[in-house]
Amino acid sequence: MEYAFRNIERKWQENWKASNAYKVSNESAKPKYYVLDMFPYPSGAGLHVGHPLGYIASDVFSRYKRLKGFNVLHPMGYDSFGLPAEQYAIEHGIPPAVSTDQNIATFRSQLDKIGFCYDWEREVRTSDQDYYKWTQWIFLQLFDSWMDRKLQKARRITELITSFELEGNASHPCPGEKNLSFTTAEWLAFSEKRKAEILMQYRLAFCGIGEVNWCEALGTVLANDEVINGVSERGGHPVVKKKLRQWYLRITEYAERLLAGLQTVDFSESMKDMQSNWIGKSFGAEIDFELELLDAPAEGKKLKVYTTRPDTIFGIDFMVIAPEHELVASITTAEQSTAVASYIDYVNSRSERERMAEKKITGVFSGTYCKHPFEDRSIPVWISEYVLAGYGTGAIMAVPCGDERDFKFANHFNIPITNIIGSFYDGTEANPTKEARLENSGFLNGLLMSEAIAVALDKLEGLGIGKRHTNYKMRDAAFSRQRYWGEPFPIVWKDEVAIPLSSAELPIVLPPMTDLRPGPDAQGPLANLPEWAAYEGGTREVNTMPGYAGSSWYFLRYMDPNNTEAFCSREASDYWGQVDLYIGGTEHAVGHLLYSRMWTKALFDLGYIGFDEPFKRLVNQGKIGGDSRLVYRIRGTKQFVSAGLKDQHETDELHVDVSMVDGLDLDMEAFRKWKPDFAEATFITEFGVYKCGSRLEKMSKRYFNVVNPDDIVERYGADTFRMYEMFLGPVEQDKPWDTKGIEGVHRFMKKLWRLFFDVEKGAVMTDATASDAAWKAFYKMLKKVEEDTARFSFNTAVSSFMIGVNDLTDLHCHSKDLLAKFLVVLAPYAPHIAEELWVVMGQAGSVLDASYPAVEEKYLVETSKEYPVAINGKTRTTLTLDVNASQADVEALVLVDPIVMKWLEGKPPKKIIYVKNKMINVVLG
RNA sequence: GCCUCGGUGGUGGAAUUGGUAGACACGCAGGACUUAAAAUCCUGUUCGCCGAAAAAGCGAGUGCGGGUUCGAUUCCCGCCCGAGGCACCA
Repeated sequence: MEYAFRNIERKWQENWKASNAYKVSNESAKPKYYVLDMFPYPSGAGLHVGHPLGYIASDVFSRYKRLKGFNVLHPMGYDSFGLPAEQYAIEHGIPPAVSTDQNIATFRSQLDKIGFCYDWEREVRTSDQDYYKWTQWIFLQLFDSWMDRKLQKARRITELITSFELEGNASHPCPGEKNLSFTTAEWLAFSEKRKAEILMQYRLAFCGIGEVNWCEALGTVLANDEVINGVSERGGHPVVKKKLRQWYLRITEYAERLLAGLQTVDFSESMKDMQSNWIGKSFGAEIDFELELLDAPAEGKKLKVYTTRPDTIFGIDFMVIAPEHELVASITTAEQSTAVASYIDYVNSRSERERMAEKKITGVFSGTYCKHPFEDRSIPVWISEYVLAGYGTGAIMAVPCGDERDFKFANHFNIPITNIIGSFYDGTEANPTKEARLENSGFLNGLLMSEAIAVALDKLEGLGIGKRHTNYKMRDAAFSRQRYWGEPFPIVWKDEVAIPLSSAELPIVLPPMTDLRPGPDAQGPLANLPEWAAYEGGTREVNTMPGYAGSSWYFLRYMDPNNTEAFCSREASDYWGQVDLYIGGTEHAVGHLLYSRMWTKALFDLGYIGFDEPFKRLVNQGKIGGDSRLVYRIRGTKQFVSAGLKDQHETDELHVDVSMVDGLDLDMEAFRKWKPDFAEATFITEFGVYKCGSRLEKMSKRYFNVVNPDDIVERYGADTFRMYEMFLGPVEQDKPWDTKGIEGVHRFMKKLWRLFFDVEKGAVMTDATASDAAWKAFYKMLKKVEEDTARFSFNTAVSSFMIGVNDLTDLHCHSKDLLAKFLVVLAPYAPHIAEELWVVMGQAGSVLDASYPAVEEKYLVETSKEYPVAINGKTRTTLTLDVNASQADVEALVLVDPIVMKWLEGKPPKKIIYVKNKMINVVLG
């Protein structure tokens, strides 16, 4: 009887579906375990063999946990809103809803063939009304909240209003407009519209004015990467910066908690690192400098800078403010006005991309000076694009001897440089050290810079001209898109005030549209539906939410997917709690992961869930690369030369479809039929074989190196495919796909099958109990497989299975008692064959619900062990010793060993090192 | 430039706490079975030296150069290379 994997796998997939084998209940006496995959965007390309890597790992782990007695939640769904579907619609006229459904159907059929244990009754799609209703609802909660910085907790807007009515905003400085300050009386006197404006500056989801790339010719907003050299990537039309009303999430208010929370989760170092770099916390001071302006009001006389190095304050040679700084106009003197105006024009003409690409040293003197707080000297104030408006105060104090950028700027504009670090500064480059002793630095003279920071801060604070300040690089997250295929906002504008719709009106359904051209005035396509946008004397918000809105909370919906009363009941989220294991790629390091962490914290603050970090443990699966095949066409001909001979000709390299190549050997007939261009191709072969070149690169359609899991499953079966993906190498590592290697795993499956069935003899299983040797081999394997599975070392677990089967084959073990246990251990990796053999063997129930065998240590006890014997650390021989051998026993035996004696040459050894269970080392004199 | 991770046979990789480097596979070579093929099985396979061959032996060896240690793929110092992330963040 052969291993008929196709029949077996089809049979069990249907069977499990019919019996609801993977249905998960929220009520269970078992401990819970939540295993989550990052859900896919259902692209038109379908899955290639790289995608399921993480899914297989999480599936193996889920099944393992289930066998270990856990109630395991392991769901799957689709992140189905997004740009590609919209672009596809524009190009092909197929509505996003239609193409998305088709794509999902393809994904589902591919996933089903691999035999995952998802509970499909919990599937979510972010573009479903029943789902995005709750995305909109959560948006309303964020809109209705503000961050109480003292409590570090989001609170309701009504509580903020109460506080304003009692004491103005004295206790709660405005996160938006920093200088905003008002009393109770002033608050009460504000118009309703002004009140709304002020509250908007506090909301966690808020609307504000932001700069976007606007292309008039295309009538649309472009992302930064769609703009090249100031013109649109498509069509080369001019692009200008335009200030537009945009929605944002005030994620900066969570910066500190997002940073602190990283200490409590099990993410990789690099992942934590990427997130904390993105948050970019720094400590320093904001310092006020008095501007030497003749006729300015007292308020306008201050220039506020941010610095992390207040110790260098005596080294200031000039000040720099960003071109967008609000003081630019008021500090520009008459003499400099022309120069400044042309500089500002120049800056505005440069796109973000150009600014990043070519870092030219540019700037202009404003004509104004400010006073040094401790010395009698005037400091020129310059304007330059190297200072960013959005970070700190948009103004810096420049210390050229200690800062490279300041140094280059000073050199470029011939500004004299003050040296405050003596020999640490050599005049040719800046030295950012903190280890120098300060010179030319007034009250800081003689202090080590690292110590002077605190001294300077104390002095500045004492004088009331500076304040300790913490800064973050992270910006508030843009939350609106001028697009169609996303969640509509539950917001109506009336008299320029954003009015939230009530929860009862949700969902705000995305109206069907076929023409997805952008609306007027940089609005999304929805603006073209005035009858939809009109709402009781107001106008609906016509922009939509970005792709990350729906993915920020999907893990909660899986817990309670059909709830019509809430996004997820508190009972459900209390039961399932945090995601115990989250598997996905690193590409979402600073996007999705930060957003979902923020949403979780907000929902926690508002009392909707009981935990404030969504993912307890994160594992990042590596990418599987494609192994491309190349052919070489002799330039200007239709003749192709084999890789080994290509150096004899001038050739052009072409990618060929990997499916036409066996190893490196090209199927020349298939190649001729592949494309009309190649129909008349001729070949210069090596002994009749055309050898292709190969290269590892990204798996992509354009390299023709995409391998579809469907083809692999059809040829070798899902179990082989699953085990092979796991066998390839550590899950977290990037690695190339090599279809040839799968043969080894498939051989293993067949060898395993032969423990149960012989091709001629049929069933070979016996009721006789297994030998001690077989049990020993089995328990050794079990121990290793279990340890390896638990630590996500799936590749070594697979090799342990191979060793186990090799051993049992050598021992001719066909005992049912042992093999039944074996199948349970195998089931997480290869569920179909395990279930088939389990049932054929006459075991009760399903192997999916069996209980994981425990290691019986008695079979693993050794009485003797073969020790390596090293001479001076180099292994020369082995010696079999009783496990309880003492140092004296060992020495006695070692000294009479012929090989050791040869090395000793009659002299006594200096030392004999014996480490029990490890090794013996003889140190020569 | 900064941060993180990595570098082991022809290939993917193993060695979990400093203790027999190369498990398990792929590939390759040779062999068995077969009319033949497929399938299956067996043997060998880090490199070099010595040898007709086998056995045995010797030397080198985990990117490079040092160090600690009886002993280093593993720990420390200094480099080189690769991947990813960030990047005028004051």
